[in-house]
Amino acid sequence: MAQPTEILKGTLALLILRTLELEPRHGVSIADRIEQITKGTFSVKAGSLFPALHRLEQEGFITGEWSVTDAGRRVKSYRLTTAGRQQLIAEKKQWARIVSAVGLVLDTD
Amino acid sequence: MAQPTEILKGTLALLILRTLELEPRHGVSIADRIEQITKGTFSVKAGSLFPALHRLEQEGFITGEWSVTDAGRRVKSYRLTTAGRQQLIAEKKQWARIVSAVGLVLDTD
DNA sequence: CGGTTGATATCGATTGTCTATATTGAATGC
DNA sequence: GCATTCAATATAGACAATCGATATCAACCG
Repeated sequence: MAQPTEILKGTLALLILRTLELEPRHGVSIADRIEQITKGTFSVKAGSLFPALHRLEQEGFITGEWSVTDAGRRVKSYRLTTAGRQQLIAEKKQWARIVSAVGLVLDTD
Repeated sequence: MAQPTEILKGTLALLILRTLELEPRHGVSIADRIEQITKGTFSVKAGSLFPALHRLEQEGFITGEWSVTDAGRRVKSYRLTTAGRQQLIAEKKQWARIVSAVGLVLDTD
């Protein structure tokens, strides 16, 4: 099994898509929110975050746009595309399927 | 996200340990039961199953013993060790933690 | 005896996360 | 104004686990 704060392979995309569903955010802000909401259970490392964002953009599920914050820092702000919303729905469904299936194995005897 | 019958990296050990908690079984029989219980959501491929069994044995969580079935076929029957029961408890807890954390991200807005 | 089947095994490819390091530009300190 | 620090993005390389494909072996079948 994964280390305590390790994110299971495949679930990061779901977490990112869901976070962007609420509102556009830049990379680090996405990671911060996931860590905060899960009370530290998931800690999204930069080395996982950016490749994941690039994959999602490549696949057309999110689009990034450079902008500048009030504090004057340049950030790349991401938002969901229409395809991304569809993908989020699909991944939620898939996640529910997996949780249900594991539950069956754990609870059936 | 994973394909419908793909097993999330890290969950296979949990599924195997739980299956062996109920009764000793040989490799293929473990895979068959997981596939059956999950109604095909998880299909444990031989190329994943045997390496996983070898890892678990290496780590001392299960022990395998060659035997021969009524039908005369040689099989390696596995059973949980005491350490394996502890590990199962830990992995169940870890899984619950992950499910809960993902749930928070999906449901919090 | 040749072919099929069931069970175990292993190799190489793939994929996604992690650690570590690099780069950039702006704010900060003196 | 120059050096330092810092926040944000980026990428390379290590690593781990699953998968597809292939192999072996023994029993059974016809």
